[in-house]
Amino acid sequence: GSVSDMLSRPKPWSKLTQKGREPFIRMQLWLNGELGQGVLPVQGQQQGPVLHSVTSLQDPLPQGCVSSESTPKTSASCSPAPESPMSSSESVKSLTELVQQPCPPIDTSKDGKPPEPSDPPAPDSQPATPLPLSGHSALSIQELVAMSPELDTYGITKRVKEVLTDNNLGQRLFGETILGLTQGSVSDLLARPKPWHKLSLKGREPFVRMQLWLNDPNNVEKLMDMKRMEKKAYMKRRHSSVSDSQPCEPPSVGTDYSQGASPQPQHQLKKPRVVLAPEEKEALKRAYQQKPYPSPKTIEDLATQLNLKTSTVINWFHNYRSRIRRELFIEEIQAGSQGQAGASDSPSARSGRAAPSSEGDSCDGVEASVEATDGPGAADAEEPGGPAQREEAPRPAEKAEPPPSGTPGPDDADEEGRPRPPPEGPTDGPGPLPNPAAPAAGEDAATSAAPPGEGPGAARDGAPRSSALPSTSAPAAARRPSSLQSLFGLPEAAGARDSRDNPLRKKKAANLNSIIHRLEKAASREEPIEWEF
DNA sequence: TTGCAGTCAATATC
DNA sequence: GATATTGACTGCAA
Repeated sequence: GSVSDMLSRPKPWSKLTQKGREPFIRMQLWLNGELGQGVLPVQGQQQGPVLHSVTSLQDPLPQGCVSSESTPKTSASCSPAPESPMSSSESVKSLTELVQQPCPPIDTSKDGKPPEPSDPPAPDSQPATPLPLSGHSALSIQELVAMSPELDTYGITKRVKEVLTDNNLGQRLFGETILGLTQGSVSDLLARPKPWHKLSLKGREPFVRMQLWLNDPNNVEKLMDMKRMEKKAYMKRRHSSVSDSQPCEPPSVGTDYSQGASPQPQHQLKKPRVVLAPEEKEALKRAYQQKPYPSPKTIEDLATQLNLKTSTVINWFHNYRSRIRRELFIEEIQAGSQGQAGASDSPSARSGRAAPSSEGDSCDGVEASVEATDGPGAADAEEPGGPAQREEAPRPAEKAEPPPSGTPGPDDADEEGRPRPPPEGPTDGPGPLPNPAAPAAGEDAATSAAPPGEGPGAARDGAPRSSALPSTSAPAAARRPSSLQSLFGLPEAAGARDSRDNPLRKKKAANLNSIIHRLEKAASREEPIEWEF
């Protein structure tokens, strides 16, 4: 529809917004033959010309700013560099070059001395940096992303983490300078990267940036420069503010009040962050166990029972679902890499495990359900024997185990044989449908009842067990394993192959359980059977 | 309308 | 001070 509209009633350039211009640029590129025929997966010819032309439009990566060619060569330390070359192929090189090219010209490339002519930059720190904000850089990077071969997100983040830690570079700096993201996002990204095939175009962007950055031989130096500049700026500011007496606003973060005027008022508007109490979280988790996709009514009930805003409950479910999903991804990846080489797990393995554990565990429902209860103490007491340990023990044990498929749960058998829905796919689609209508069974009753006192544990046990492992990544992984490696020379393959692993499966199962449950319910109930996944 | 992806930014933790 | 967690928000797609 949009295309039709655009083709028949194009707006004049001057009337277009940045975003609105994008399609026209794309069209132009396409007309020039620079976008290749498909746009996407580009096999053979893609890179070279395309990229160039694209980049020529504007600089792809923010980072460019820190012109550093002149910088000596501390490279020695520059650990990252070494690898890149080996892996890189022509195309990669071109990418890398692209990344760097823009830099010099852009700013102060002049005498090797990064601008930083003053701290003023501080206030608008961003400017120099790259934030993709500007439509420009965004566009070009998008092109790069579109052209990019499949990347090993896990491997990339792993290397980035190594480089950052090895060189004592912070996530914040890296994020703001290289990725145009905040620290929290970077942390999240590095700890729980999603597999390439699961990423949207936008989601791939930071990985492309990271890859390009890794391929940049001067990456570390550049960042170091930035770091120094920042420090200087900070010192200056601090200095001046001090000397100027106190008046200066509290070191309000890097905001850039160009003029004095605004700062104050904002504070007022800020609404306090909601922090859910452990009990509330537990209740929500339990509710999730029983119904990952609660009906509006259920949500309302939960909200009232927990004395939360419905929007909070809704958000919580959204966040929880997507975060659990992500955990599963990394689980898979880890499982996969583990299968082949023990080492790989190092960084993300840790982080992945650690953080998620809390939520992740809950995802089986196991831990969550138990622990929470009302009296933490009581609950805990019980745990030891049961669930609690299940969580811990199972892993190792199961790991050794062969295919969990054998898991006791009769469910498994069933699921295996069936179409088996993708983790969420089915969920989203059909999942919700049946519920609203028929959920009667246990749903609402259960859910609503659940939170507070609840605990029939109905879901928790039954659910988790099964092990249907939705295709999610499996297929994808299999799909096209290497295109990227060849290009970017990333050692590890993306995706997970040996996802046979249990803990993983369990989680998925947990997640899927309710879905399956509903499906079965619906099926037995003669719901038209058009649920295919 | 609903769900999701991707982020931000406030907090918690380390 | 750096990193991790997480509630909320935005934009998009079905």
